[in-house]
Amino acid sequence: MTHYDHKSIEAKWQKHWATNKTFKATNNSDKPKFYALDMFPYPSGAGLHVGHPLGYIASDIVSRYKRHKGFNVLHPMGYDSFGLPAEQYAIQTGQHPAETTKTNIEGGTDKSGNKIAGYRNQMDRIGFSFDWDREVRTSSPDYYKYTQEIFIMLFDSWYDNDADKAQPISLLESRFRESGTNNINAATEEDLRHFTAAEWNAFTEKEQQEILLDYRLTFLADTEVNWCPALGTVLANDEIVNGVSERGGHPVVRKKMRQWMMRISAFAERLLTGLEGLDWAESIKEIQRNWIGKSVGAMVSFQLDSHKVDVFTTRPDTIYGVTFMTLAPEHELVDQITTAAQKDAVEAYKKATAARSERERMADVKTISGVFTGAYATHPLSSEPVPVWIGDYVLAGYGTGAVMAVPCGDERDYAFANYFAGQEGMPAIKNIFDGVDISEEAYGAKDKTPLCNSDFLNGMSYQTGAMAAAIEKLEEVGSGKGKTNYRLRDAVFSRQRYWGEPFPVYYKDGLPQMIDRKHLPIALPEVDEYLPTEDGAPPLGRATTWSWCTKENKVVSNDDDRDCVYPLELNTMPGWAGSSWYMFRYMDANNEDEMFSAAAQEYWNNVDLYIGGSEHATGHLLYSRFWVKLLHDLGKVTVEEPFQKMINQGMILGESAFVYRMVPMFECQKTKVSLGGTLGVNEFLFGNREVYISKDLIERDFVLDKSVKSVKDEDIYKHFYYSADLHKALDKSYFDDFKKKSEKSITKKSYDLITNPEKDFVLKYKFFPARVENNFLKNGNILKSEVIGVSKLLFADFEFYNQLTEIKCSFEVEKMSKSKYNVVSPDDICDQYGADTLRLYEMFLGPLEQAKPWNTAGITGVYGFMKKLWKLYHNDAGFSVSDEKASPDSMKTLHKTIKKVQDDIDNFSFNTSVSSFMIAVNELTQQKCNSREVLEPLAVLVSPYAPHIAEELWSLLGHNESISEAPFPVFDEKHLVESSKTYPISFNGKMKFTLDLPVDVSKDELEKMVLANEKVQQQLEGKQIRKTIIVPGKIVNFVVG
RNA sequence: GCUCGAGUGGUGGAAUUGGUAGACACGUUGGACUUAAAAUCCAAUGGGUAGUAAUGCCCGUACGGGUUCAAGUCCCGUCUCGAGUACCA
Repeated sequence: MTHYDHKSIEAKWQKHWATNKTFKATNNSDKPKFYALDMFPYPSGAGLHVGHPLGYIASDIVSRYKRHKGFNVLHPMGYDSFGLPAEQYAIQTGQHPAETTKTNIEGGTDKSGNKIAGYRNQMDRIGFSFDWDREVRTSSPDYYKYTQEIFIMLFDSWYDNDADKAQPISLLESRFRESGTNNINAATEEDLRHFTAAEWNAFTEKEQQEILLDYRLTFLADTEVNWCPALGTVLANDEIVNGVSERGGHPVVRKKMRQWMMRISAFAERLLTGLEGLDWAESIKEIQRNWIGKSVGAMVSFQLDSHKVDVFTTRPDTIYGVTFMTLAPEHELVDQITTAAQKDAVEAYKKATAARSERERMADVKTISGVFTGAYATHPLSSEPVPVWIGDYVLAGYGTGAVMAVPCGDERDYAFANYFAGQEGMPAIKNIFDGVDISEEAYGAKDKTPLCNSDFLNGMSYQTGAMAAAIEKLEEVGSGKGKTNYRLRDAVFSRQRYWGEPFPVYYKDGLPQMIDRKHLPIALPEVDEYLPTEDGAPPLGRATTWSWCTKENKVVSNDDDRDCVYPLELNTMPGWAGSSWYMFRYMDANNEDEMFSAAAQEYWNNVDLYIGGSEHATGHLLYSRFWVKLLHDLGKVTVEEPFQKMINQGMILGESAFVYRMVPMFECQKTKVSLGGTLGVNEFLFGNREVYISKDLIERDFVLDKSVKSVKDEDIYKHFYYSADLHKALDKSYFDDFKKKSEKSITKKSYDLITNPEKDFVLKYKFFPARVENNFLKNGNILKSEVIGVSKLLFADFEFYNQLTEIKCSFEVEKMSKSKYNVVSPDDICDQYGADTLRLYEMFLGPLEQAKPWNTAGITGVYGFMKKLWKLYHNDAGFSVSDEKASPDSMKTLHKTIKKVQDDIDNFSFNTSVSSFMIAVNELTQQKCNSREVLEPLAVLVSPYAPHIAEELWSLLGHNESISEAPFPVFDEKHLVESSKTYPISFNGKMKFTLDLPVDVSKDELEKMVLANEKVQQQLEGKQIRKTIIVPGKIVNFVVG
């Protein structure tokens, strides 16, 4: 084989790696360990496109590099295979999601006969060094039985704020037995009942269980949830984008439901502080910090008759500025405190608010609305009456759902007070800032300003301790205490879906009971349809065998009416359950006795390099940190953070091709009224065919309306263009002709209208963009007329503008997706250029973290490099490498490349090492180098990036072992040492020419040599040297004048 | 609105602690080989300008200032684009 044949080489080595299990990682080794992990893919039916493997290639390069560097590398892959798309497909086709998921992973044919390549096959073709023996799938019972076990662990735990860790619930029970709720500082809801040891011991079993439920880290609660009627399920906040569901874009409403919750809020502080030590992009940490949303302040109680209204404030020091209070319309006290006179107004407002969707409320921030309840609370310090309002700018879900309004220092309160100024219940704004004018706006910069009208706080400011003094006073009078609030809410954990982990829970007397761990997994039951039941129960409500027998300890038929049979939970777990702990399962993936052994976890510790998209910032990355902290507290793992170093790869964008459909219209120049389809203009001009035109021809032949300043590409169709020539031809005879030809479709009224010279109608065009499937393009951007007949996106009855047979498409960069017809499959690239070229090219596109458009045009350069690399080891007759010593130049090329590649991988700068490979191969070709001394280490150098060709060359070089563990070449400085250096010689900082000067001379000598130079003298002629800067090895600069 | 990030040739992008801006690749142009095409190889390629030429000169890293012998890099201000977030009391 003399030419580079990527197909046979790649097939050969992929098979070799698979049969020899080349990349199998061992759990005991003398080598240092390295764990590189990619974010769990969801195996969709659309398959991989070239954007997906980007991160996998990067982690694979690092993994292979670390093996060369002598590490024991764990580089696993698996599937987050529970999820909504498979379920929706199941609803549509009736196919079991397990089947479609299997097909999507392993390949096959879908229900409509489309061939599915399968994620696994697609990945195998790219030559990843995954240890496939450790593959996990979240939807496999062997895996999810441990997800169920972790749920039980959460149920069996409570959060002890004093120890600042999760503790077994048995510990809480024994403390209750001994001393009741005394000295218990647990993460729970506010205001739980207190009891003594004697009371506890007197409670019935059921009562005790009910109380414990309030403390558990996963608990049942009636919560207002985001209910999506179209999907028949509840969505988490991060599954809603702009008020509609992330998947499908369905509307979302609020509804109260009994749900399993996760007490992630107990971990808020640790999740926040834990971020500090992580080597993550600052932006991701910032997103998590915002999401956790810590604010320090105080709880303040206002007495209102027999009621107590609690508010949270970050500025208790402004307490004397309280002018009124506002409650969320949903606040539970509203009905009780509203006076008879205000009842109607309050009811009407509550109704109006409830009718507005969450989305409307969020979008409409500017409108101020609210109603006075008629009630007055008592100021805890001044005892003055404080009017109580309701308003939807106060969110029911944050803090206590009530605020003390301090208009002099808060913009929203100020706006509210001003809007209702003069009405009943809205007193004049109290100003507590000394010497500050608040007649125009609230005083935002209040931190340093001394307070006035504030009793004991007068003269103090926020910065000089007013806050602490206020809290102290409030505590003294029993009306408040210091408190830290978090925006982070407890996470809803129940989903009304089929394709997820079942809960290991049955219900006895309405109380949830955990099934013993030894009976897991509780396998997903079969159902006849994947939809909610008639009466609104989740899909599992359709299962006929879905009850738990406590005697036999197994799932039995619902018809079984023995006393020991209880109904099982009908909800399933959300998508993030399985992905929150999978990184540990990989450490010991085939363990049948436990989720992973302590020894395996201790050996692999945590993930050294995690690569994936930044879209998981508030979902997966936060929840898995939460679960790991729990596993840590319960002694299950030795680490508290799962992902030490993370890199977020940028999205690869697709280029969508467009042509434009011409739509002719008449427009009156005076009134700008346009008349289109009803006149039959299209029929007359184009014989009722669609006419397509390209953007360049629009720009060439049509003139944009003068009234339009500039047009963005995507807006091109919103404006009229007109053809200058056609405009000229629009005299009366044209319209007579028009009328004759299209008698039927033109009314007399329209005809009179457009032929009336005073009205001055002209012909104009709109251009509507039409997508073109990428595979119909020739030479990248040419659309030929013959392919339109088979296109799904363009009208079959068509012609091109001016009867052209082909036109040039224009492009827009968009997200790569099946629905946009701009997907490029890695399989096609592997066919045409090979996996090594694909790997190199994906890296060559630019920095890993940056989003970039995929443009196949540049790939030929990388393919050319592969061929040149191959040719270095071959002559016309075949493989040819000499054992002669390499030239110093070649050694220099080799060693500078070693250094560069090493530095680049350490900095995750993969694009620059591809360049340096190209430079090396270009130089070695130039030098006609074919010495083993250089070519052997070069193969190892290239191997992480282009492993197939490297293996092939390695074996041609006479090695029987795989290249994968060959030691990485050692960089030796001595090959780079030179006797001279090319100095840039500049004058006043501007480089004029370069000089080759010796390296090993002193600064003074250097200066003498430079000054002796003829060119330097020429430059200096007639000028004076003011200063000479010589930086040895860098630059020579003369300041002249 | 707030927070963060980014603006470099026709294109993707290089440029270590401030030290030769545009590496590498695509594209384009010209040439060699070929009946032709593909492939391959060679040369040129930021803009302007003077010269027959060798070779000069000027301008250039979004825009306006500043620090420095020297700024894509540091500082101040402005603009544009992208991402995240959104009544959080």
